[in-house]
Amino acid sequence: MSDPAELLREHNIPVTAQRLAVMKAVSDRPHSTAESIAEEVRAGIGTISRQAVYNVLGVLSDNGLIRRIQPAGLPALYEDRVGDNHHHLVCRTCGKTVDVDCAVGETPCLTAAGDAGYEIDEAEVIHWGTCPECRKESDSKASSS
Amino acid sequence: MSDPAELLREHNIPVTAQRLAVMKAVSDRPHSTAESIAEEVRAGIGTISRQAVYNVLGVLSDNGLIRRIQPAGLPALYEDRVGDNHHHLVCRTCGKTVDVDCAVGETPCLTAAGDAGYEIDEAEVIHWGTCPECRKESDSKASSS
DNA sequence: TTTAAAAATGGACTCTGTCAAGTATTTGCA
DNA sequence: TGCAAATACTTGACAGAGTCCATTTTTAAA
Ligand SMILES: [Mn+2]
Ligand SMILES: [Mn+2]
Ligand SMILES: [Zn+2]
Ligand SMILES: [Zn+2]
Repeated sequence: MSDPAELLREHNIPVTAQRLAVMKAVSDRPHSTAESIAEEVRAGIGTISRQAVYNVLGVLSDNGLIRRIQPAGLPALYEDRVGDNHHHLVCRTCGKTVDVDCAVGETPCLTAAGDAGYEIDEAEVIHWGTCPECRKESDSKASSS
Repeated sequence: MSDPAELLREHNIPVTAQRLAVMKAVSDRPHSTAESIAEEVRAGIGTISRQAVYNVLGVLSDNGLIRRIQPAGLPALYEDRVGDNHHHLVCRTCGKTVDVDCAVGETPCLTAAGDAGYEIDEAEVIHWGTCPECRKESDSKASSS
């Protein structure tokens, strides 16, 4: 019912080997970059052009089948966990990104106080910090100085 | 008391013509890019290198004198409205960015539900939408088709 | 099977931003 | 005020991420 090819057809997106492979790669490794997706796809179907990866990721994003996250200073990340408006926690040191639910509730910050006439369609929340590994790392450096 | 040069001295940052000019540019046009700041500075003091602009913006950001906003897919924006944790509303079509207060209150979404061991130091909130001008634009296109 | 539309490829190119070496300014101090 | 050391600025090369575009290949409808 919701195998990848079927999903594409439901959205009137022609099924191609590249699209299926990219979908699998995104699903296998959430929060991965276009580059690492390309690598994984190559391991699977042998070859794919960089442009095709970007095109496919763009089409899938536009159709809501995947979600694009763009933390400042890092390349865009992709995941197939969509429709639940979860947020992300990004390590400033190594970039490792994990899912996080918002403490505020179902529609966190979805309403801005005064929309300035804009039609708002998304509230993006990124938490910045230091991951456990990088905290250990910096602690040990601090104590050895 | 809080003229730019004095501000720099208070933070032990050497005062230079470039720094003063960049501060003025950021103050004059909130939410502007490094490039447009460079242009404005050139109109004022004649010349500045791209690198100097980035260096100055970096130093000022590190010292909390200005704030850097990096909306996905757009170059970084700078403003001197700091210390009040306001958010931003960015137009997907033209990139125009405006200030917005968070409806949740003083510390909007600052606490993630479960920090995954990360030490969180900042919550960044960006609202995405379509600005009034771009809405008119797309409306008129839709009705003429 | 044919064919028109759509997608993928390959390669050049753009846009932000950074690095590194050399030159010029700033500032603390004599 | 003048000097020296520390700090900034300039210039030009470089890098990462993503886009553009002309050509070839694939898809899917007839
Ligand atoms: Mn996620
Ligand atoms: Mn602002
Ligand atoms: Zn980390
Ligand atoms: Zn707009």
